[in-house]
Amino acid sequence: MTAVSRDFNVQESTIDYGPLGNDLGYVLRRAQLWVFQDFIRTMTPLDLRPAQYSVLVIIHHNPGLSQIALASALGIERARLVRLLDQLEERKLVERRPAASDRRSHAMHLTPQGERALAGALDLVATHRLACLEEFGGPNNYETLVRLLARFGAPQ
Amino acid sequence: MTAVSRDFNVQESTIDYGPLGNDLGYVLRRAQLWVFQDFIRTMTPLDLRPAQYSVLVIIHHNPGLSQIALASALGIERARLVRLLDQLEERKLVERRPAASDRRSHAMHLTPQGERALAGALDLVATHRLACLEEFGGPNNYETLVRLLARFGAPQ
DNA sequence: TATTGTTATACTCTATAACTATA
DNA sequence: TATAGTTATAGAGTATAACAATA
Repeated sequence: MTAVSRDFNVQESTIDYGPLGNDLGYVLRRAQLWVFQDFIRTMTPLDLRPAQYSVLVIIHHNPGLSQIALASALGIERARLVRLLDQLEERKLVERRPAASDRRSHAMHLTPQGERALAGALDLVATHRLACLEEFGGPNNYETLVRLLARFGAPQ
Repeated sequence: MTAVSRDFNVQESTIDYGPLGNDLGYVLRRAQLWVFQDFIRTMTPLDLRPAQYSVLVIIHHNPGLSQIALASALGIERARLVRLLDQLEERKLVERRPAASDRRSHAMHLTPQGERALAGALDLVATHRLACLEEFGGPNNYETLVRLLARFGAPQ
């Protein structure tokens, strides 16, 4: 292993990854894909994708939030959120209520069914977390990663 | 800050992120988005996206590779790679040559123009890396992250 | 029969722009 | 005039399936 070119443990092939082995964006992307695939697999019984889960979490913890505030909190476009909420509302997991003070705005809430789905999701997330702990080399490594990445979790 | 709910430094709003603050998949995803956006911004003069850059790197370091081997090395579908290579071949950066031993297969190579583009990309990647070092809290944090994530960079 | 590359389809996600109804 | 939500479009990326040529 050199300073530029990190060796991976590849048994079947002898691919030279060059600078990619030390490229944070590259390894970050592939790690993230692994985590999301495990998340989706684990969440199959509830048919919840990561983005949908994060919407349920934020609404649960911040009931009455507007769509703009929700989109901003999650770092997604408000246009993208509309589709996400349409799907979740069709499934009766979330509810758009008219906002008291501003008739343009919606106050987002989980339905009782949405609360139950979230509770079930949290159980499965615990299972998923165990898989991640294993895959990332134990709780210490997991916590180190979360600590080093936490600043990206919320805007500003 | 509790064990469950990490506080972010949010000035303008008071969003409760609940378990997302400690969710590796969530912070991994948002960190990865930041890095890719900075990569794309930095690479604007060359109009190279992360996936395109990674294809150039692997071909440069493993000339003659088949499409199957290339897709496998990068962890993408071979069907997806076809489109990627079509675009890069249209721009005369890569070349599909007939493979000597197997007439179904292509041997991938960079053109001289592709080699020059990659050299320019490596310069810009150095700039991008400096931005990442800053954003992730210095070289120590950067190296720790790469080390903890490196196992995902290559299959198996 | 199996594999390489290709085409096609469907869905998710990102990024914009423009529209409506309210403010 | 600005903002909240919506609609529409284009492109990237993921996941499949099926096909032709070749092994």
